[in-house]
Amino acid sequence: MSSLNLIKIAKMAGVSRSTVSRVLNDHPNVSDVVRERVQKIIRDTGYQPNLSARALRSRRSNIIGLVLPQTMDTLFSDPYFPILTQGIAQACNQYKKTLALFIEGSDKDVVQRVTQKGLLDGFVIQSGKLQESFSNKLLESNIPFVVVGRPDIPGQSYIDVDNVQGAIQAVHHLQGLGYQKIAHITGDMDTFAGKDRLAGYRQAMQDSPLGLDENLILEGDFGEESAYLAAQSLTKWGVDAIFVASDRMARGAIRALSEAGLRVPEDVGIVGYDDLSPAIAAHPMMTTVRQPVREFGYKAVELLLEKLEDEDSPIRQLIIDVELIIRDSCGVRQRSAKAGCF
Amino acid sequence: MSSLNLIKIAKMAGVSRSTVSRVLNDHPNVSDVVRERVQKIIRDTGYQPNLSARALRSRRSNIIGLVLPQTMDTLFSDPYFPILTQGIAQACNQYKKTLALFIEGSDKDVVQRVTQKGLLDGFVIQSGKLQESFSNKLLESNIPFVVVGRPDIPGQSYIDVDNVQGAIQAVHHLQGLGYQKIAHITGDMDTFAGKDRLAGYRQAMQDSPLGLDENLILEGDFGEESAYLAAQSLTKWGVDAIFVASDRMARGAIRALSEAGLRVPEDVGIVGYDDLSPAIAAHPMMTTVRQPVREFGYKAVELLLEKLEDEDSPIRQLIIDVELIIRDSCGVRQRSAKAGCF
DNA sequence: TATTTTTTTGGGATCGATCCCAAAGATATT
DNA sequence: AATATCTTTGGGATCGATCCCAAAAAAATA
Repeated sequence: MSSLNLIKIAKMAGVSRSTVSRVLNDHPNVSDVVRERVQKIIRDTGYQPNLSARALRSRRSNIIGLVLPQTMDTLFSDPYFPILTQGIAQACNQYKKTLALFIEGSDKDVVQRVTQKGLLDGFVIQSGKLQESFSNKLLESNIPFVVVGRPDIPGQSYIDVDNVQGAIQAVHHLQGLGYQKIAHITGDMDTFAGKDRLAGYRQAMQDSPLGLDENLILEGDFGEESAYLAAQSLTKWGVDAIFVASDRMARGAIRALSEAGLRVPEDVGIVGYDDLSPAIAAHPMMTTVRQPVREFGYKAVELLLEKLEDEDSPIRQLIIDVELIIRDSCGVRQRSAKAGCF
Repeated sequence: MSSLNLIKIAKMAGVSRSTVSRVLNDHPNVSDVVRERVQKIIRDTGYQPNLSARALRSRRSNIIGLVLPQTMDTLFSDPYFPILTQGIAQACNQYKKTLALFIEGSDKDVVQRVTQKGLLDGFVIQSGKLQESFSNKLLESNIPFVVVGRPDIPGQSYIDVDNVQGAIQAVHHLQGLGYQKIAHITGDMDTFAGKDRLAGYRQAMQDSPLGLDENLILEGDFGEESAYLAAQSLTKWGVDAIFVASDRMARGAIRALSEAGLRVPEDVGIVGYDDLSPAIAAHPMMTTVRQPVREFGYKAVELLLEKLEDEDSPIRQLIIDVELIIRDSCGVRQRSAKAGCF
């Protein structure tokens, strides 16, 4: 079972290694006759170049990493990560890269393994909780990377949604429908996403005649249970709408409300955040701020590849627009508000 | 920025390449003095061996693949896959392997990329829909692999749960509680998991005085919506219990029932399958057949590594026990049945 | 002390590709 | 026809480690 290699293919085709290599890599300087002959032999024998050898010599492994922070304990129960992963995988397929996944290790471990020499060409990293040291070590390694979400140290290429704007849109929508007492259940306050959505809520409330009431802000952690508990205590305050920092949390909130005998959206309007299928499927259909997470992942890879092509390509910061998707979990008041009944 | 390599470390330590290599690989034949001296230099310089070079020479990339079949359209909306992935990632960390993920490509693409020479040492593949040609091509490649779930061609190492037994346990439980008209919403009938759970249901019903009524079997596809629709039509038959082939589907079924004014478990008892957190979290807490999915993933990697260690290790088939987890979505009839009220 | 055995060390060959330069061949220009 | 230019081809050197064998050093035995 002697393994097939360049030299053998070259001999079979009666050409040199170099020529076979050129055919493999689509170099233009090969005559058509020779190219065809070599390609036929490659097809017939089923030869595939050895990727380790190629990686060693060319200093390109064609493997890119996806680093998901361990500190996210909602890691895979939240549909966000699987869908992000899908987008990234899709792009990797498209661009013929292999995707390596790094999760489930201590930070130190992960840093060490991601920065191993000769393994990755670059990586995409999901910004998680705020922890500067982590990124610093990654920076030192000199491996190109792109951050999904806002990075904790400046000067990095990243891709993000405008969480502040998204939250403002959500709250404005509720305000426009005539809701009077609009609460907010926050995400994890150790993340930019959580902080920014809260900031958007604050701004939208302050700028409206309703004004901002800090008592209507309850802290969650992106987990369903945290929102369930928060919503329970909100029932006592007599709120008539809640902007919840994620769809998954919104489900928890709706559960708490319905257990308290409150209907959505008749008694309480809900707007969520994410627009990822599993969380919005159930009834009532969720009004939510759409993050195109799959596209995110895809674009993040494209950003990374751009960086790999050209070492000194400028640092890019891509902010993706969000979109409010109006469904059933709010909106019943629309007519009422217009009719001026409240 | 001349990169650090073995030779430079060797020179700094005043020894040969070989000795440094031996230190790196924990070969016993290095004197303690020299070993310490070399290790210190490695630590001080932060040197890391180049993995491509190592892989080329040693024919071990220390990368293992995880192949998830594209045909599963419920791919990442079902918590099964993320959690399986977590288990596998955990094992990879433990054993210092890099995990490469293969999803989202056409079968042909995936086969080609997984079997590239010099990339993977082996892989774990989730058995998906039944499609023989797929596996045959993988077999030809001579790369060791382990199947999660039942493989579609015999003679492979695999790890699986006993879906038939699990289904029997679930149905027996419902029978024992006194339910009279027990229906089944199946999973995807193109998968072994779906087929075997149905087989278990059939067997359990046949072996009981209740007998088997094929009209009470409705086909689903592991998607929440399919179960929602199936449950809707079951309400017409007046069933008092449903064994649903997955928790996620069970949620859909419960939704349909409650919309039809039926309470769970008071009017209809439900048993699900999987016991994965997101699906069972909501109320009522789901009675379900527990598959230790994370452990699966972990064990699959261990099985694979065993195979890599020893080329002619025997083919192993690991069947994991399932466990019925009794919660709130069934059980109310227990007293009634004993009291003979029905 | 001389000899055998064991431990430790060094360096050539190798894994399988790509890079790079020079030579050969083909084509264009004067 | 001679020269200049462009295209195509071949082969040596190289990427950075490990493998393997032989030499040197140390330890054990006679």
